[in-house]
Amino acid sequence: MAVHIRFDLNEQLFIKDPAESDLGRRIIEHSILLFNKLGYEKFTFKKLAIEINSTEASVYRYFENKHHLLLYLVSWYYEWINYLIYANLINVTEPKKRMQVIIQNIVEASIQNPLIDYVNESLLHKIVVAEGTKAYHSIDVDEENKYGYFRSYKTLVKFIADEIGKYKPDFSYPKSLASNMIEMANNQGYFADHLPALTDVKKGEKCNRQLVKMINYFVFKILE
Amino acid sequence: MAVHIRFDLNEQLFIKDPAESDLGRRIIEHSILLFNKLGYEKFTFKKLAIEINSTEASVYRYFENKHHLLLYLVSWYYEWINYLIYANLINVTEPKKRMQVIIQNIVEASIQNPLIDYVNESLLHKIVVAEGTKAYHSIDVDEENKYGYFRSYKTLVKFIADEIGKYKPDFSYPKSLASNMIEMANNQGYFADHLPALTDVKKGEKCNRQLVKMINYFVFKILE
DNA sequence: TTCAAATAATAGTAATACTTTTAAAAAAAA
DNA sequence: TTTTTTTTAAAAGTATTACTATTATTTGAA
Repeated sequence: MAVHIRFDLNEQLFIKDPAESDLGRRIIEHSILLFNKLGYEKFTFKKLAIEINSTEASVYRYFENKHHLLLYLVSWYYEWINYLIYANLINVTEPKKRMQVIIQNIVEASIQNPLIDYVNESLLHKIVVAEGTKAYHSIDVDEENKYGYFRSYKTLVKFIADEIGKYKPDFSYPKSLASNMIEMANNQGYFADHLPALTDVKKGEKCNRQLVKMINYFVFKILE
Repeated sequence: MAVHIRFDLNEQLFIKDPAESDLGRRIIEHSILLFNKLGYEKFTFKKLAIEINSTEASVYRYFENKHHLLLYLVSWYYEWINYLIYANLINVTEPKKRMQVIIQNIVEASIQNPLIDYVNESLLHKIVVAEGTKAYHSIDVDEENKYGYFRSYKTLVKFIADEIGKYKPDFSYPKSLASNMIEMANNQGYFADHLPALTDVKKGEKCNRQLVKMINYFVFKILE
């Protein structure tokens, strides 16, 4: 059975919906590959166009610029996490267990079943870890926030904050803990890979398991 | 009495030491102003050169490119925090009180006495909060780490981790808690200003006080 | 089949991120 | 003080980036 999902991303993130055409889907697919290969700074629409045997001008018909493309990918990622968490929480009622499922999904999203053929979720996760903060660390953050460009991330934070509220109703910092859980998962994973002096998590296959364990430890200490 | 301090930054961060010439100091002073005004992406050496009545080529004699300039500024900032913490911990012996001083300094660094006339520490703090993660979120992070470009940040994390070790010797995650304290202070402050849905800290004059209180709460809950 | 939309191909512009050369000015050494 | 070296300013130049515009061709829906 194939499950068909279409995330409702903010329509101002793109000029023409990339999910709706073959070229659009190739843009998404190969931008994920190329962002991973080159990093955000060295990625250009020209190079992407060459990869997909198309032209710069055609790519520009889908996205205003590479910043918008990054915003699209990051939003897609958080929509996907929202979906995964939602799906994995069905039938889980105990608040503590629900928090554990959330942490698991934030960290290990990449090893879940891929959902959409043209999106390599594992590589997308790497992009979010390595480049994700660039989406909102921009001089135009306030204006972009007005346009709702960060809605998917905010939705996830709100959801987690509400779960924290269920677990401990009198807790004073649900939103901060929620956003810090996500940021910490991303950061500490990145540090394990690239700046090991900044983390106790060791690089390798069990990296994610350590991360899950650590974030669980932190979160339940704070909430106890 | 004037106190003269000269931070020993990694010499590979610059081509020619900006602290040692008038033009160099003007480059630092105005790059802090211009990064604040334009943000990292729109900042260029050309625009900086115009501000300081010099030329692009002259700026290039000090820094390889704007990424290195950002690395220099971020390193300078963390050297400064290291210094402030060191100075404010003299005569503080109780481990808990020492942790509190550290948290205070991470968050409120900007309101301490300015140290060097050509560095606006308050604006520099804003740059670190808004653009600091771009220093190490780069495709060249591994190579740059080998060159020791992140030494100042790592020194600070190591210092805090050691203090955590003094406070609670059997704690499993001293480095992760230390780096998360810094990242959290920066992030949550940025969110309060720009993405309030992601934090419980309210914007305004008491923002830093709330931040200090919250981070104290988190840290001592985790370490209790 | 026709008509509209999407794409490819091509070209072009302004700005960016540099490098190079030369000359003038300033600092250091003799 | 003069000479030498270093630093800076001025000017010009290049490759790449980040776009925009135009036109021809292809594709897909009515």
